[in-house]
Amino acid sequence: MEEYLDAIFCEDCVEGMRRRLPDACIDVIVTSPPYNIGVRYNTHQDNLPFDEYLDWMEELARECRRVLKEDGSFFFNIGDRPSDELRSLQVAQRVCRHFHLQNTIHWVKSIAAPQEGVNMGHYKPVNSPRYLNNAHEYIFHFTKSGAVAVDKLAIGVPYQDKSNIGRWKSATQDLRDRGNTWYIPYETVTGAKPHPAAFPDRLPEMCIRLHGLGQDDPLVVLDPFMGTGTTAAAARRLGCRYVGFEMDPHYVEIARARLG
Amino acid sequence: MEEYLDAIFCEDCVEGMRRRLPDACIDVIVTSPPYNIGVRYNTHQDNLPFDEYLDWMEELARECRRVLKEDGSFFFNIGDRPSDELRSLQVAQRVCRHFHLQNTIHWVKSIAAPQEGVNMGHYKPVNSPRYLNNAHEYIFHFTKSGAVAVDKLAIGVPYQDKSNIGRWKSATQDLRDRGNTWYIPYETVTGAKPHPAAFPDRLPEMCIRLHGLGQDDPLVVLDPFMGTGTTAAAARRLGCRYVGFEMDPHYVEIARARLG
DNA sequence: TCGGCGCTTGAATCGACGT
DNA sequence: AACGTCGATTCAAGCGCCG
Repeated sequence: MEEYLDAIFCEDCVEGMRRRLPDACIDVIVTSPPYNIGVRYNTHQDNLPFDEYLDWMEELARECRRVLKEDGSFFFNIGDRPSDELRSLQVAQRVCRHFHLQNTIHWVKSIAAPQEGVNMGHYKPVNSPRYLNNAHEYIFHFTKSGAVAVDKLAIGVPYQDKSNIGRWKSATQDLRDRGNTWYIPYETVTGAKPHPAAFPDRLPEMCIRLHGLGQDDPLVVLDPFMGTGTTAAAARRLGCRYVGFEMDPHYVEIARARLG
Repeated sequence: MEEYLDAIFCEDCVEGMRRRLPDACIDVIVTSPPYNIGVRYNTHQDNLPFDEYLDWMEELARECRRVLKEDGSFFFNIGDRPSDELRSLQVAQRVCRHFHLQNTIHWVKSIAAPQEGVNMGHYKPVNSPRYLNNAHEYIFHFTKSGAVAVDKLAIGVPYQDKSNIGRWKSATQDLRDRGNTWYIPYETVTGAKPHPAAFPDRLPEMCIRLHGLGQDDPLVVLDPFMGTGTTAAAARRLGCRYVGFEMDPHYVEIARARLG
């Protein structure tokens, strides 16, 4: 029983979830599906016709809904290419057939405010006279009811106006809501990247902490597109259990080594 | 002839544009239409059924296309309420019936990176256990062709790695592409705000400069929902001509005073 | 044949990182 | 500091297909 805990399965996630996961067993899902923009994965042909991609994402969403607990959170990371910037929103609309979009988080990789002497983050530039560099991706926070309470202060930031500390009964410490704009820089990895599309370690960590770690049993965290195991590693750092699916045996090997 | 230059008309914008503006006379449009989220304007009932609102925005877009030059830019600011975060994207999709979405700019009002000692901007917090504070709005950059060259360095920021200066023929100064995440803080207004939904002065200014000021004749800048004249004031600061429409005579009065 | 459209392929360019 | 490398890059040329 519960053989799926702390396991990574080398198989298709939708099939695997159907076969292995009972209803309502997962607290948090954090994932970044293939963006379907022609990236060459080893095992996955990443250029389906867009309609088929949408159908696939919807099937994934349906299965995620089934395995998620009633007050669970489903964090879905997706970005756009400059030439088609409404694509990720169409995906979100499609997932909304099965979930409520409770929060839209803007992952900001780079931002500058020269007047304030701020110039942070980095990105790979695009060479184009018409497109601005894209320093943004979405993290959609889907829930079943749209009304799941989250732990905003778990990822809080210090007050700017310190006089607010202690002003309300909830303001017991120097922490305020971070808002929905999250600055998370890319980790700089040069040399051969093991996976073309890994997100930073802090991203799943912040998602899990925002959902709330609870006091009782450890959370169970799922990533249907586990890649090299960033989500699972974050889950374990935070004392959670994890489940992962990944088609590519090479990535599975890396993930297992990282966790083992 | 050209009686519309440097004028603000107190009338409905779609009708006014039809009556007064010839084809292809405008270089840049910067506007923030009523969001239709129940803000109480004096003259405008801001809670149409959503379908009718979409129809209205489409009519606006059609008229904007007509008056815009072939290589003109249409900057469309819109934000979301936390409980319906795909709304602005539906509006964008609708406008896409008449325009190409060339860039999606993310207006970030507040962002924090405690590790780097950055904690900037401000917002009106929402008191909710489920919604993060919304510190984000969209600025959609629509064009007729989708291939209008823009002046990215006109709103550039300093290089982080100064060794890149002079490295390529275009890198003649310490300026690089800012990207599509723009930090623009709200101006803090204490006391009664004259307009419930004015954007910061720097917002239209950056849009106009991104489009490019050109070398020859001054640009003509249009704001169909002029409000208290923020866009017109920015246009004039930059040496451009302006045209504005605004239904509310009180706002028109303020705008004219500001420009007169 | 000519020309438009779609897919493929190679060139070019930028900013950050590493040597 | 200078330079080589690399892209969930874009862009335009080139080719085949079809009307």
